[in-house]
Amino acid sequence: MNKPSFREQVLQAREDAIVDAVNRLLADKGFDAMTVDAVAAEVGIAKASLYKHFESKEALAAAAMVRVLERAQAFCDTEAAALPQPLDRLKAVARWTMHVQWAGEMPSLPAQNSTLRSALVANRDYMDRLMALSERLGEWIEAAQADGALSPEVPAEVVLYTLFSRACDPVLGVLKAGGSYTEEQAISCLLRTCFDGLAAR
Amino acid sequence: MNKPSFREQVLQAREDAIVDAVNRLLADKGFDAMTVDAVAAEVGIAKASLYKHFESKEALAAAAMVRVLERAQAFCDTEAAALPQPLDRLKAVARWTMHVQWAGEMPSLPAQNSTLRSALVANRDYMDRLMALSERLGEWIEAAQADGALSPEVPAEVVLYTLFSRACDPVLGVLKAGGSYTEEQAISCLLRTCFDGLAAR
DNA sequence: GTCTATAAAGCGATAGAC
DNA sequence: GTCTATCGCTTTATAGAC
Repeated sequence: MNKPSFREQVLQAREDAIVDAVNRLLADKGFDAMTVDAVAAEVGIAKASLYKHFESKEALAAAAMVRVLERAQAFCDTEAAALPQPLDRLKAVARWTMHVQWAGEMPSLPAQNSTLRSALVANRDYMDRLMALSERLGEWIEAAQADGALSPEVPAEVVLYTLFSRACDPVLGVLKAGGSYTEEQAISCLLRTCFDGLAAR
Repeated sequence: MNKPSFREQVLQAREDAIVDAVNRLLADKGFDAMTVDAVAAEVGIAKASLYKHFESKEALAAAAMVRVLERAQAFCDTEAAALPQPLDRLKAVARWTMHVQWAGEMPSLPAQNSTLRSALVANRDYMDRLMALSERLGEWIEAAQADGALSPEVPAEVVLYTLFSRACDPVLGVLKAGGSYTEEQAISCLLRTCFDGLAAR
């Protein structure tokens, strides 16, 4: 592995700036409302230059997803892994995703767009990282089920899907927009709802 | 109130057919991917004729939302109201929304589209029915909190938002697409997750 | 009210000069 | 690799005949 040249570093920095802008726009407006013109404008380059780095709008979205998956994996490897109980690790990850969403840094993609879906499943970077994260979380879920901390009636895959879904739960956005909860209050409340349910214990 | 003329009945039937098509397309592809051309094609009339009935694409979506809100209100007034416990009424409503979603009849709108949001809040029919349903559910939520069935740590409005959110929870679509759960299994599982939480009791 | 035809605008993507 | 300029297509919405 050679040290990257100065030229390569500049290129990498520019691509980071692009992914930054895409991430912000995806979190703010969503995939359909995000225009490639807006991305170019926010980065401060011409649209045609964007297409020298990424071949399509879908590839831009995939790059943003790859980065958030990397951030999630990094959180799992450090802070979450430091907790002794599997259930607490899962809660920590869920809490982290909600903080990311609150900060306006959670790119959420429409599940229904088929063009986008095809591009994502064909994207090696994206799929590899998605599966790596799923496997890591899957281990913790099974461990938590084994020691009786997670409900045995909910299949492991349903737990996993639910965690992904709560990372983009629109309820948090509504609470933030309402303005009557602090970040900590809102997230604690949703975490409780997710793990302990709406019904009294 | 006069009896509607034959002409008015035909018109009403046509508008019902339009709302049917919009509802199906919204549930299937979402608002952004739904084109007015597709609606016209599915109804079997020309696009220009559509605009004689509804003034915009947003108005079409609002009409579909109005109808599902009416259906929800009707369910609340009959089957849910027949249950003695407020918590059971809320569970029945949540279960009903999941059945609607499973059947591909739940029109779900993007929370981020600002043009659509403006049109909806300006739509009297939509807002009136949304508020009527929210009030009805709000009464049951407060009753369930009062008798200790709902967690006192989750504010009533958060419970309400959560119920609306679970009505469009993408997890159900994933489980249906996976094909390894029956409708009853998937919905029971998600209901459990929603009211009892992921953690063991 | 229904149709055909078209206007008007937005957007993803590319050509070609530098 | 970056730019300006533009293509080609889709989509919402409307004009005007019947």
